Formats: sequence, C-alpha cells, structure tokens
Amino acid sequence: MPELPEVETMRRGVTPIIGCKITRTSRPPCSRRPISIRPRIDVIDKRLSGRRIAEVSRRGKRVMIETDDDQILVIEPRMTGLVLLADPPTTDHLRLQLDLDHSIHKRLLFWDRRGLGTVRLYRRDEFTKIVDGKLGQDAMVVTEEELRRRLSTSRRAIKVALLDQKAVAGIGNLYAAEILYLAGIDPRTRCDRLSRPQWRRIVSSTREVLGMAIAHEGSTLSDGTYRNALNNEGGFQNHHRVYDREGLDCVRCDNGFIKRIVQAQRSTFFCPACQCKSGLHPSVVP
DNA sequence: CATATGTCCTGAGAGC
DNA sequence: TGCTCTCAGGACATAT
Repeated sequence: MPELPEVETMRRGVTPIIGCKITRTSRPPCSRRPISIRPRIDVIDKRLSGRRIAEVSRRGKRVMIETDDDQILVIEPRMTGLVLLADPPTTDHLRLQLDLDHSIHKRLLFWDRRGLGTVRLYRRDEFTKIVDGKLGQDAMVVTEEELRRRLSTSRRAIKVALLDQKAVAGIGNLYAAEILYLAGIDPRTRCDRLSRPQWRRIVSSTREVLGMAIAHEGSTLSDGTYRNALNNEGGFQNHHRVYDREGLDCVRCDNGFIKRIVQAQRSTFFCPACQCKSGLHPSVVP
C-alpha cells in the first residue's frame, strides 16, 4: 500500500538514473489485463525516446520522472505497484519498462501485481493543471493554516478527511492511523469539532510519523509486497503503534487495547483510552 | 457543493 | 487436501 513514505523511498531509489537518456519505452509481455497507460505506449515511446531524465520527483503518492524537455511521466503505484531498478518479484506482472543508457541500471521497471496502478505522460503545463492543481499540499510540508482552511468546516471524521488527497496529499490508511495515535486524537472526531491545538498536533504528528517512516524506508506489511527500488524491504512496520495491532496492548498507556473499527469501508486502528475526543494531550510516548 | 458509496484488481488466509 | 469466500485500500465514477 504505497503511501507517501514508500513512494518517497521509491523516488530516492531511482535518483541514480537522473541525467541518463531514455532509449525505449515499452510494455513488457504480461498475461494480465493491461493497466491504465495514457497516451498509448507507442506514443509515449516516441515522445520519450532520446530524452534525458532531468529530475525524479514526488507529489503525494505519485512518482514523477521529468525529462529535459519538460515532459513528466507520472507513475501511481496505488496498492501493489513498485518502481524498480532491481529485478521484479515476478516476471508476470511487469507493466512498463524504460530502457536507459545508464552504465549500471539498464532499465527502470514498473511492476504491479494487482494492476490498479496507472501511468500518465504529461507536458508540464498539463501536469500543473490536471494533477498538481487538484491535490492538496504535500503532507510533508503542509501547514496548519492550510489544513485548517481545507478541512475545518468539514463534518467528516478526521481519519476519513486525512485520506482525501485534495485536502492533503500523501496520507493513506496506515499512516492516518499512526498520525492520529501520535497526536492523541480520536479518529472519529468530526473535523469541525477539532480545536486549534489539535490541528497543530495533527500537522506536527504528520511530519513526525512520515519522517520516521521515510527514515526506515517505509512499511513492508505481512503480504511482503512493498520493496524499495533495489528490492529491499522497509523497516517501519516494526514501529507501528496501532496499525494491524487489534487486541494488542497500547504501548503508551496502561489502560488500553488497540481497537479496530470501520470508517468509510476501511479499517481504523486506535487506542480508545489515550485517543480521546476531549482533546487532552495524552502522556508522552515512553 | 459536500459527502457517501460502489468499483476495479490479485492473492493470502480463513473456514469447512 | 482442495474448494469457496472474504478481505486488503489506492483513486475515481456515480449517487445522494
């Protein structure tokens, strides 16, 4: 489930290809239903062939490969997509291949087992309008003022609202739970009932949790799918406080077991004892 | 407009 | 052992 930390780790992993030339773009043989790629692969091949990679960047949960002529190849891994320089986990779910003139890394791959991921090629002005303009600020840099501006009148539960990429870009189901746990806020709290100190704690906890997760190269869950660009597992799964820990002891307070509820058809994990609607700041993490 | 729900997809794991 | 069923959740389409 690549969220911001996993996608940022993918981005960092492929930075060695900056400066090299794209010689061919293709869709490797794959027995599965093709993923969404636009424009058609032969058009992408024509437009990218001979171009140099000027930058590899990230916006929310998307990786962007920027060329020297201001085209931007946007890869959205969604649930099971991986951007790889290493060999893929299987040969059967390869979705895209960029052949490169790099001395070590001969190609960049997009592998996606479930096939929910997408690939798009835009010119910069199109990207700005179609992608960037529709996303909130990136979660690593979002300010309290901006988050409040976007959400403070919303009647949605804060956990559900944090998943809205138009409000803030990069947070998914796992990190929303971890962020609200660190902030000591009940995930069911309506946005329009949150106090200013609570908004401040949400923003600081967001940076803290995502920053730590990036430092650990993301979370590889029990299905083992997520890998960085060189096929190594992440390590942040060993630091989860609530996600997928239903019934286990809360590591922060003595009263609680982690509970699982469902919000907007997704699991939410939290500690009912120290994430409270009253908003009193819980004791510091031991 | 804001918010809620349905949809796509594969493979792991549960239950019988 | 082998079958069927449920579930995981990213973003978007459609409904209310």
